[in-house]
Amino acid sequence: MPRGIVQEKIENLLQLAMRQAQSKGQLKLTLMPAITLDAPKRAEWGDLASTVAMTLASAEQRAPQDIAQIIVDNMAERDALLDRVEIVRPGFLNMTVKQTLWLEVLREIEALGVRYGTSRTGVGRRVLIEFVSANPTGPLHVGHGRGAAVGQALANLLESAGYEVVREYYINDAGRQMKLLGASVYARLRQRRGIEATFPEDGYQGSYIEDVAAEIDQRQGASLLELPREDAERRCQSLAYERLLGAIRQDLSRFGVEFQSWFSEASLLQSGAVSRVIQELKARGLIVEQDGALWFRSSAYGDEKDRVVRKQDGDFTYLASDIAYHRDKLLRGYDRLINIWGADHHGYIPRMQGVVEAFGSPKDRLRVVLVQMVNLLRGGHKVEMSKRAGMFVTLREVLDEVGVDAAKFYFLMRRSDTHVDFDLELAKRRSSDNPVYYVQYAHARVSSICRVAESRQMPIPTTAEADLELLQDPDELGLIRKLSAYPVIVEGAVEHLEPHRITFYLQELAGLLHAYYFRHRILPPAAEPELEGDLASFAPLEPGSIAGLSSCHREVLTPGLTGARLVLMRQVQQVIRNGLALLGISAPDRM
RNA sequence: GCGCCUGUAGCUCAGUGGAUAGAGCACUGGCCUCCGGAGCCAGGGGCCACAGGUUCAAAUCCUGUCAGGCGCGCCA
Repeated sequence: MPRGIVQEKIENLLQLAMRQAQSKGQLKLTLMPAITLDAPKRAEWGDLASTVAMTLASAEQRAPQDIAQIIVDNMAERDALLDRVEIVRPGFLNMTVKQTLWLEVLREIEALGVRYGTSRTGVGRRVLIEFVSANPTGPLHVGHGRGAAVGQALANLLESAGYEVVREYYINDAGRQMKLLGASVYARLRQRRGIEATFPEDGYQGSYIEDVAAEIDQRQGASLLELPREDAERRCQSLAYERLLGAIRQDLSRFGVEFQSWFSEASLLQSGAVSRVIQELKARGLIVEQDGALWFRSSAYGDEKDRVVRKQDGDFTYLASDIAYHRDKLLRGYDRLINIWGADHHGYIPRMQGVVEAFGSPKDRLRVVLVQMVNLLRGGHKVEMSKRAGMFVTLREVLDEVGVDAAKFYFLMRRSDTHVDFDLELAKRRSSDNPVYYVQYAHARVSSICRVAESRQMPIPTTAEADLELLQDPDELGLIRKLSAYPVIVEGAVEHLEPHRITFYLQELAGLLHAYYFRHRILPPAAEPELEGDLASFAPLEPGSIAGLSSCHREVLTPGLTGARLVLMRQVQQVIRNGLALLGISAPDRM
């Protein structure tokens, strides 16, 4: 099921052939190689190609061509599955799969529906995926949006592979940044009242601070100003925190990103978990005192140097919290931890993996997916951003402007560790320039065809009812081949934690669908409906004068062919829907 | 200075050892009597940064060089 039915059968065929050759003494097969099946780039190379013979060559001490020939000779069910096998130059094994086998793909998609593309590789394993985790000191900006889109898509991918997934947001609600938040709001509050106030040097400049101050002022400004400064700042901090975290939750929810767990850093400090974990590591000699500070010996785990966990002044650093946090994650019993971080934190990975190792887990139990910065453009010109100065484009503004689906697709269109240019003008364009609409339109187009079919009292047959063998055209087999690759694509995206593979696949599939639609008719022309049942009404159109189209339009469209094509369209639509669902993007029936 | 990431078409990027390196945008030229033109077809465009190596096979792996980004706090 993970590989798709055709690949599975062909793999099996090769596997059995090699075993048989081994038992006959024709191959040694000291170790069984993984069988790779690729879709060749050129049509004359068949449907599926394998390179096993070449990878075996050195171990077997034989020419790749000979090995390929041996494999072919030992294929038991060859004629049942393949139309043609060819051995080409260095040792490629090019296979043309029987049409009847390809048709199995359509039956499989119909049978599995939304489960087509899912697998069971992660069944019984629990994974915690931590993402966004932006400080609650301001609104989410575009960069967070990318992290949210990637995290959500990865969570969906892992779930589709059978993992039990928990999405978690780590709230940095302790430490200096929060104090600064309180002080910034307090200063703005006083300024509103015309009282002199010194704005903190590194304070938060954004206008949202003034909004928060205004709200607090309205509700309890007077009583607050009577408090001693420290108390008032603390009060401002907690009120601002609630307000800002609430806004973050709202934005994420609107973006379609849901978390099962919100984990507070402050709770770790309050419960004493941080000091306990530091004591424990100290007892084990993994934390040592030097120059009046405490150091985690991360260099013992491959980090460049040791890192401070408690400063001379007695305060814990963020690393101390993070150690306790990741300890907590491990204690909760997850088989895998995935963190999604901004790429500027890459230097932090070795020490965190060191932490994981220090607690007795292999370091790769923690995998960090880095997300690069988003370059925001408007009509080709860069939009400058600076968080410190409070100048940045918020995620909310982007969603207002381009919409949720377009934003997600853009964030997921590139490998996450490369910079991405996000052009607002381009993203909101509703045309072929915009790949989101291209893919969604393919889905809507099938819906539209089905609507028309229904309105003409033409029920869409099931795979069992339709005469699928009528699907002989290369364009049709091309579509089916693409559909059969979907589970393989998903599997790769899961294994490498790369959701962009899905967006590329969907664009290709949509491209094939649009081209097919343009070249072939699915429903008979609407004209002269009174000729129903008469084959003449489906007669070929006049060969058009349009170059390149005449041959396609000349095909004879029978009711049976219409039925088979409707089935094919339905399955394409299903796969587009499944893929978009993985990305968290809607699949509209109308646009 | 050290470490990590990146260098592929004019631009933005796919391509995790396989065949003649691909897509979108942009550019040029075509296609709506008909199931949705938010679409389709065709064309030009490349020293895969550079130089060595590994092997049947390298954009892909290794080494070095060059260029860009990021990181190297008792900040988060």
